[in-house]
Amino acid sequence: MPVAQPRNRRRIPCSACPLRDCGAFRELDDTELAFVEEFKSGEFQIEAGTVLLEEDNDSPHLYTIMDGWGFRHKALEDGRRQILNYALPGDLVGLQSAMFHKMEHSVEALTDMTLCVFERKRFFELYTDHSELAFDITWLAAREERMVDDHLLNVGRRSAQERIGYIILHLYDRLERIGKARKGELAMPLTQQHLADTLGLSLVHTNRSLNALIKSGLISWENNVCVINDRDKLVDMTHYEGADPRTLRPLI
Amino acid sequence: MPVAQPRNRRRIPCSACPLRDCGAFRELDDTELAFVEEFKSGEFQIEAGTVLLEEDNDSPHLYTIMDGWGFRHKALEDGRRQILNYALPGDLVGLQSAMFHKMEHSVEALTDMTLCVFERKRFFELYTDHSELAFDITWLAAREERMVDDHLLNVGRRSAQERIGYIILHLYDRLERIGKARKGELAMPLTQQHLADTLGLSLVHTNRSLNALIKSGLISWENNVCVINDRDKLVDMTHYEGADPRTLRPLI
DNA sequence: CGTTCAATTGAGAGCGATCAAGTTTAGTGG
DNA sequence: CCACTAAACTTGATCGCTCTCAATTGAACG
Repeated sequence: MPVAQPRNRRRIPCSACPLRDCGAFRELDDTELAFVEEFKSGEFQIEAGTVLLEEDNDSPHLYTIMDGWGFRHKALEDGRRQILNYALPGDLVGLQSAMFHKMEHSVEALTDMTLCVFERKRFFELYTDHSELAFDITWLAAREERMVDDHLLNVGRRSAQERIGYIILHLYDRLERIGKARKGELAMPLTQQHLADTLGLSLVHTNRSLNALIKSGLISWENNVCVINDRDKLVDMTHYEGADPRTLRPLI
Repeated sequence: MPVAQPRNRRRIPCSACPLRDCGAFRELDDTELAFVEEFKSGEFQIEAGTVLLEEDNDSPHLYTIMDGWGFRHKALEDGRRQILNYALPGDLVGLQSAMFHKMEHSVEALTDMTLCVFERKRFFELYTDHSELAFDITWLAAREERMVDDHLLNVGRRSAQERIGYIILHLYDRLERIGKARKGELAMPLTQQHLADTLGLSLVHTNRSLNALIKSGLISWENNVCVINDRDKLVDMTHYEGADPRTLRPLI
């Protein structure tokens, strides 16, 4: 699959962005909103499986996810792959190539995705003209790092079942915060291979551990829908510590 | 060990900072240097073992490491600990508390350290008055995330011996870049317990794997000095991919 | 010369990997 | 709507890497 090239599409004004209504994002003032609106160079839709950004490449674009799931990953030469994190609506992807002029990981669409496109060559304007937004970018970078920190603890120090429980809680909370999940139910586009590559486990062992977790009753997982049946016990079992759900985050 | 509180000490002007001469950092112009000089509220020395920043706390300070090693880590309630990354001279620590008003990990001194102290409450001035420096902060945040990405791949997908080889190459390259290591030789303040907690392994297995690696001849490790005897073979064996050694990074 | 911390070694168990079939589900084209 | 195909999921069996428990050795220090 070749790396996707953005083409312009119909365009939703940032002031009418459907994401802004879910209560998870901080309000932008008029000048900020006008800047983002003008900074945004278009929209872009890609299909599940498309490679959005590729390791070692230098992308001229940054993206904010309006809809759909992606994942960041990197691989060893012999094919062993590690998924680093998932990219969900409201997340910014491609910041690395804006900083280093080179991607150190790939980003692939897990579902069909709708993206807002920004030009890297105009990225620095944001720093000169809108210090609040510049601060927001740093905030987002720090948030991403915090999530990877948590995943590293997960992979390094939790058992297989704990890892699975943890990642389910993590994804659920992120999606619930933006109104894409509720009542403990979560549409899960992941295959078990994705899970395995996220958790540093083999496919076979992931399958067995997941089924053991299901049999224990704490969660269900059928037809790509995952249900958290007993959140308290799952939190306890996995030693999960979610982020403060009240903090507002920036959306650019 | 209580969390360290900064006290002022004798003070090296930023323009005469010994770190700036090693050729790894980008040059600041006069106004930037003047700002950093004035932003810096003091210096601070701590002993090995001191906790500099503690998980869940909100620190009023940020630090740049002038000398010594620290490490970032977080732990599960039952004591299992994961070291997330090492903090070396030139690195900024405490950005998380500046962003989130709360640390999600701890930072501990591995050796005696000398730190430059900055006040978080003045941090935003950097964004309003010096967009280049603001960009630099984001750059540093992205760099830190990239390192954690690499560590996650390491812990998730490499074998024990590969993990050890990888982390040695990683630390060596970072230190060589700032003139703190050369000729394949590296002063290593880590205990095997630190190594184990970095690599997601048990202490016993770390010991056996390290000794196997030493026996293979690729490295030596005696009296806290680690020597890379055959870099090419070690790079090959670990599938190591270092960062571009020519890129200059910011120093704030 | 105890004390303490780090490194080492042995033994046994088990978690998770690998190899190898199957089975179920989903997608495609006739 | 059914046959065909590919992808995803399961299951069994076996291997071995890594963990845990338990001692012991070595080095540093007052």
